[in-house]
Amino acid sequence: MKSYHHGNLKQELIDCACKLCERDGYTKLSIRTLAKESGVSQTAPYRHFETKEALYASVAQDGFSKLSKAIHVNVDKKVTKKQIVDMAIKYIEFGLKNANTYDLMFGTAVGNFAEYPELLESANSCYENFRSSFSQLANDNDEVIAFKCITLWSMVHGLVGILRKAQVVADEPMINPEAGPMSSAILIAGNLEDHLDKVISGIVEN
Amino acid sequence: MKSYHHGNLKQELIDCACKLCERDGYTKLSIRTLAKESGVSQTAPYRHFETKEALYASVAQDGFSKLSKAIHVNVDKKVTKKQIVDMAIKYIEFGLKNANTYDLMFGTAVGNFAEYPELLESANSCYENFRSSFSQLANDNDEVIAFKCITLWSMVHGLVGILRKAQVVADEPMINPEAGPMSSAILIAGNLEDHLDKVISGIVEN
DNA sequence: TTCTAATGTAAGCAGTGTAAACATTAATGT
DNA sequence: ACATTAATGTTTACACTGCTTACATTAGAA
Repeated sequence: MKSYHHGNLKQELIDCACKLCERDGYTKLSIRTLAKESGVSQTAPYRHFETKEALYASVAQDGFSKLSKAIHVNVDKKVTKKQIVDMAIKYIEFGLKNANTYDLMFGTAVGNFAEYPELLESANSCYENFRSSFSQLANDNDEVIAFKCITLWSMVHGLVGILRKAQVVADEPMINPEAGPMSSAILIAGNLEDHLDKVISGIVEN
Repeated sequence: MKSYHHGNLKQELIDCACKLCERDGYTKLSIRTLAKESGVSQTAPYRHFETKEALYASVAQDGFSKLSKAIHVNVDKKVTKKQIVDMAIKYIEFGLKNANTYDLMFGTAVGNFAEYPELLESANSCYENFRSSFSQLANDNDEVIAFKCITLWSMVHGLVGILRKAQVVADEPMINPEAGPMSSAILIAGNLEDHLDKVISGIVEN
């Protein structure tokens, strides 16, 4: 005997949406199937999410929260360059393993983060990982730290994008020109740590 | 008096799709409106594009072709580092000015380039710009060249992504923490040439 | 000129986001 | 304890989508 009120619908919808988005990609997700999955009428979700974009925002928010955990570095003591490299690797791994969620976080499905304060908060606290790590690495002023953060972020973000294309494009982990331009990215994938160490050195040494 | 056969429907659909995709984003594009725009029945486009993805592929292909032109460098003579920096700037400008098309080129809307040989060809010839430029810059073997290509590509690709988020997130070209993490990217945007010169030096000097 | 393949149309299916009007119930104030 | 209100759920419906099937027209090859 189920009651008229679900009791915990919002969270259940989010959890389910996260799962389905990651499994099938967010384009395959419909509010109706989501409602069905939770055993509720097809318009019930609209009591909790004004639009589909708002639902996406919740999934993205969850993604940023998980990414934050994945790349977190203990900043009580001084931070080493190796730890930054590690952080970069963890970031890239997250982007590759949670590719569909990553799309939602950095794509255009959620147009303006400012419309979703909790999402903005979540993205901000993710950035804080970069900021605090770099600030424990060297004695830089805020502007230099911000510069380093963005440089590293854009670097790992770009690598995620290119490596994903490479995985799709190349059939095997070899350099196969016929498989498309990105296949060369495998070169980097095979030497990820070395590669990152090199470019991060460039960033760190100002 | 219009004839039963359009005569040049395929190209007209592609041109129109390119325009609409760039103006409104590819998610807003429907085959029906596209057909209407060309004064043709709503199922006519299916004679030229098996699926919507195939249409997207054509738009993406066109995008790669335009990007190729935008970043092209004369490789008859020796290529300088400044030319590579220039290429990177042109790339980033293209990504920012043609953001919606760029999504189609590097997003997941077109899953597997190998299914669209002309698209793959177009992406390949875009990569060739990087390859030939780097090969005229220094006397590297193919593997080193490929490595440099991918490193640069992932870097500019990442910057496009981050800068776009920054543009959305920040209201003004200042560092405004309340505007979200990406707003710091403005730091780079204001010093794009210097920034690229620095990181590209790191790549070039192996 | 005839035949065929290419290209167009008409009608319709199953699915979508979302709005509006209504039903049920939890929470709240007296 | 009870009445009122706000939150949450349902029903119905609209306009739109990608795509399939069956059929119509016509350009070009035999």
